Amino acid sequence: MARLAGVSKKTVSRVINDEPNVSTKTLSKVKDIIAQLNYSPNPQARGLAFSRSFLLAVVNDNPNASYVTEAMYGALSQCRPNGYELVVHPCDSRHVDLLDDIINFIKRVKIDGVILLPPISESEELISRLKAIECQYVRVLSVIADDSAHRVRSNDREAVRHVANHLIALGHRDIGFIQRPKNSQSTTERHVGFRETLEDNGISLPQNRIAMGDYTSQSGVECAEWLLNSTPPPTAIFASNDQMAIGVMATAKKMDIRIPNDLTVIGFDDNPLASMVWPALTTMNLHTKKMAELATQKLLALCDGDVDRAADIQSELVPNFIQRQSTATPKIQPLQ
Amino acid sequence: MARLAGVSKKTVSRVINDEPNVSTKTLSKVKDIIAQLNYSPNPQARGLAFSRSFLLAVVNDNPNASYVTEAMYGALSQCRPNGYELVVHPCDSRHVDLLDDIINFIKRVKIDGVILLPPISESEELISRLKAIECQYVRVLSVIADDSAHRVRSNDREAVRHVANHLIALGHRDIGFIQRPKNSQSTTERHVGFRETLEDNGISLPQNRIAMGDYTSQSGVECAEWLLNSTPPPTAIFASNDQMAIGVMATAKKMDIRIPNDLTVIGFDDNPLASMVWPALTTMNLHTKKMAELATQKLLALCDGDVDRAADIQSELVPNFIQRQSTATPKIQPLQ
DNA sequence: CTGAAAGCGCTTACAG
DNA sequence: CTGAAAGCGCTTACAG
Repeated sequence: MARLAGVSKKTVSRVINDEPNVSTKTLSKVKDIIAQLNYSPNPQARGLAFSRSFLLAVVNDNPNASYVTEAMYGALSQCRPNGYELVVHPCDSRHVDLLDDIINFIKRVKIDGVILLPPISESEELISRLKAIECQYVRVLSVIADDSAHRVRSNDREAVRHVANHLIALGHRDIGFIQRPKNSQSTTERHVGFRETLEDNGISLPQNRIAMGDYTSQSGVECAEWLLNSTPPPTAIFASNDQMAIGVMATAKKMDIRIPNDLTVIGFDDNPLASMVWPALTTMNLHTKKMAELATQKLLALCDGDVDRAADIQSELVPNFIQRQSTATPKIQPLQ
Repeated sequence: MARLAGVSKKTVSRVINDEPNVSTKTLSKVKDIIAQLNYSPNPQARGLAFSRSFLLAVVNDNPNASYVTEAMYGALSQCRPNGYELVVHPCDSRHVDLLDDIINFIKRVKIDGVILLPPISESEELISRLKAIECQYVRVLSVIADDSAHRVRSNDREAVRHVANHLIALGHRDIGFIQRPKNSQSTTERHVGFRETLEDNGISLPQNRIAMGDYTSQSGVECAEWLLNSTPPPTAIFASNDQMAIGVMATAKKMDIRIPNDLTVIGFDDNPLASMVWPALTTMNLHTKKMAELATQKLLALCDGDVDRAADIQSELVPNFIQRQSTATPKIQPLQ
């Protein structure tokens, strides 16, 4: 133990926790010894005394592996330098005990704070239960919920306007849209922003141009079959995530519809797949890692009891339009 | 505290840890109170007293998000029911302080044991440093390293024989192979198994049919360009991971080479992408989740000091051949 | 600026 | 079968 080296336990403790009231001389001496012994304090003991665990968790019910991984990396980059570690808690949104499971996990491990990823981050019931057990949280989502200290928002509504404007600028007038059933608010955001922008430009989005997918590529296949079998087919399809867009591309190839010559396809996510498929998929990048970084910074501030600092950290990002090769001017002008 | 309810701290402790010497009556009474209070012991305090953290970690330097996620889910499924939590530690194999970083992490967090994913799991230096700090470990890899208590092996050599046999059965005689430079043993396993099986069937694998990729899809593109620009081009290409195989497919499409009619493509991994691309990619499934589950079971046994139990748990899996749509009989019989 | 005492919530080792 | 004492490695609250 470092205390064999001249000073009391308490003094070492002061040095480790950057507390005041240590003479410069003692400070540097203790720091030397710490470095020399490669000493690191026992986190269990610290946790017990502080009644904090220095553990943060990422809670998510999102099946998209690359989204979750990216978010995790973002969180990790902020945890480590601040003396926190990250525990993962993926869960299944179809499970009936979902919320109980999450709350039990937090209580059992004594997690100091959680980063909530969509879609579970939209659950107001989860939030009130977290408050009840006094667990700090920050939500990553695409709607404005909670105060700015507790959320990082991706402005999907704005993002989707870019998509619509791009399609309009290319000359598309007959556009198909694949959305998810309205059980999540982010879906609504994407739908409303898209429809509004089209309508502002005098383009309608009738019911027979809206297909319901479930964010899997298989559902993209089915939606595309339905949309592309109408006469005439739409000249462009916007899928509200990349996996479905990739399903659309597969269907088009099977039907001998060339992309982008015969059909323009746009996705949403910038999934790593997006640049791998051929032709590479035009999509929106969600800045997932950056979102998670900001969320973690806020959470760290909240764990310090500093709500103001948390609120001051940036709390909104607009996804970026990523132009690749799946979009083009429509070959045949649709009848206007 | 539950002890207000009739018995001493020690008795509660006995109940929680399933220790003997508690009367059935006291036992059920204490269990009742625990359930009633929804009591869960403080993990920091337990950790401190046991001088264990009940924390396991997944350490990996693998850039493949879905591989890591699947492994993580496998590990998680074994941790939770056994009172352990999982901490993640991704790291960068290009970083010079890689090993120092890992060791410091383990010491700082007092991780009880680590699950090592490939390729870092092949590092003997890491293993000896883990032993030096008395950290338990289990390695997930594709070679036979260490004793069976400390490894779960994917028999890639055997797997690759399936691939070769499948190609031969279809009638392919001129086959291209994309491998990674021999800096990892799993690469060697895949190469040797493939070459041997071809040679056993009188088919050679000359230098101009072996391309060097780096497991990214971009490298798959480049390797495919090189292989497909030779005259005549090979009738089949086997890429030693799916990402590169997908790069091959993109190149083929760009060159107007139809898959599988003009070119058969096989990957290795069963990445979630594999079934999404068109045509769906024939590949080998690595049983990643199952591998991680077995590794975690072994690790749990090792943390209990029970090496025999760890050794008895299954320590080898053979990847599964997944036939999809990217393979066919070669159109033109190559000159024999 | 520094330290001795008591406590965080559990356990081990011992006594009954 | 049960419990009182001491300790895990840190901290807080207090005294000097």
